[in-house]
Amino acid sequence: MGNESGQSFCTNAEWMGRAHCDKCHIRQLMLFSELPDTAFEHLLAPIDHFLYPPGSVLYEAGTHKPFIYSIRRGMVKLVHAAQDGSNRIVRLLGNGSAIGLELLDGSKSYHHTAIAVNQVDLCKIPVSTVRQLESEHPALCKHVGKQLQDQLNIADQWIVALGTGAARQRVAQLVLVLEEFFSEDNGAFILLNREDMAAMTGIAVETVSRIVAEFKRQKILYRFKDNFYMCNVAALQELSRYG
Amino acid sequence: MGNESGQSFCTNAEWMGRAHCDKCHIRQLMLFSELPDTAFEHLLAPIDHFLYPPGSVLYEAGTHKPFIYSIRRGMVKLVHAAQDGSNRIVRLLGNGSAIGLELLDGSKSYHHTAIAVNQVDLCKIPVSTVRQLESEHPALCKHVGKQLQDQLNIADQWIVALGTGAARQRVAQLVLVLEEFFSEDNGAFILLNREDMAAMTGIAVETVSRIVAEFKRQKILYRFKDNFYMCNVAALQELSRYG
DNA sequence: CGAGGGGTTGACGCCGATCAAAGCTGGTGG
DNA sequence: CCACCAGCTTTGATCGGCGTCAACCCCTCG
Repeated sequence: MGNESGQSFCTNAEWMGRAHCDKCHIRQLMLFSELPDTAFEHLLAPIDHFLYPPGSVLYEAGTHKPFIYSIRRGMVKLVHAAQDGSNRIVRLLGNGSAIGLELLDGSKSYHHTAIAVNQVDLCKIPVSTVRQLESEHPALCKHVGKQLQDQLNIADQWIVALGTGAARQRVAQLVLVLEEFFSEDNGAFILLNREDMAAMTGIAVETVSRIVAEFKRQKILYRFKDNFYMCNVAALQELSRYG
Repeated sequence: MGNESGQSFCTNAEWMGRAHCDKCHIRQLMLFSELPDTAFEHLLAPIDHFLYPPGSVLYEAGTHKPFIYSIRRGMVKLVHAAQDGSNRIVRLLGNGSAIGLELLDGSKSYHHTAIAVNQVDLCKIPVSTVRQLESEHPALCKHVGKQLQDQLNIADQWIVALGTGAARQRVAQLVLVLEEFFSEDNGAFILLNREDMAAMTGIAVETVSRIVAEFKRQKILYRFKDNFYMCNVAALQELSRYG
């Protein structure tokens, strides 16, 4: 079952301690950007900071723990499990994204299962804390809205790019997404395993493998180091359009 | 080009006059639910009320008029036009939904083209008015967030239900969506034309037609009156799962 | 060294895209 | 009132892409 095999790790998640939002060096990227430092002085419930290994299940669809999560670093996949046992990856989120926001809208449970794709560094924020901060600082509401709008844009792109066209076009689009949103400073990105790529595009694993292997042979996609890859963006854009 | 042929109507849109939000009988369904009546006394820019015939283009992707829209009654499709000329319908929205919200998040232009599917009754709200109301009534921010969360849920459902599985499963899911979200009091719903159904599911028009015709022969789907249809929900749910 | 998990490749058959043509239906004009 | 037309729907025939089953390779780990 792919990365889910790491599920046993989730109890081993390394607790990094209480978060110090007022001293957070990446706060401008996060949900609490623009809140004043003083906003965090009298929180009723603590914000904790965790490091999860790849494959960890952050939460499961249908369950209800009163936390949302803000991703500091790493990739998280939101998975929908169909009744026939197959999985579909609905969204892939990275640095600065917040997940579990459906709880703020009154949903009693998470809508998806959230799984760490690589090592994930995140803050776990009690819903009650968000509500407290929202009431004291209405600006936070807008940032939640911005998160939702961003995710809506991603979902729309998913429908258009990964849900349409021939298999080769979809895989090309997927690689472009990885390159654009998940590459490191050097432009290299982690190539997901074939099962995850299949679950994102709605294509059979073998077909994905064939196409990826073809891209590698054509040098459109090539290993940079370890599991990091680089790609020929122009060639992939051409493929994603015409095939 | 299907309903887009009605594009010429858009200049004929019937202006129904200034909206009277304080007297609106369906405000509890709309964006401005829970705002006090007094909120609308000193608006800088007016809210107008329109009636659009089927096929009207409400706005086009990439353009930027400073308005969002709140749908009082009717169905609107959000369309993404691919560079190869094909269209993909990204979302179908109905009574109580707001569209064009991306403008509130700072987007310079609409992300999709919005087209009336049937007769659409809506309010056209200047962005400046929303901002004014938001600053005076922070609660409005939450309602915008709720709209976004709703649309995100719809987009996720779209990915899972209409972007996955065999053609027959997708068409079954689509009919169920129409039945669930767009049926009248009597349980009958408008069956979209085949081209729109194809653009929603990513299937060829002929294949959709074959499957719909098959459903009709099996009496799983039958005409109620005019273009209104009814369906056997249980049978379609079975089909949507196993095929 | 063997076991196991992922990735790659081959063979085959079916689903669905495509091209083509024939019903249907509602609207228009004689 | 009927003939005609245009657009949509339905159906047929054909073919290629991709899902499926299966084997094999490669790498890691015990």
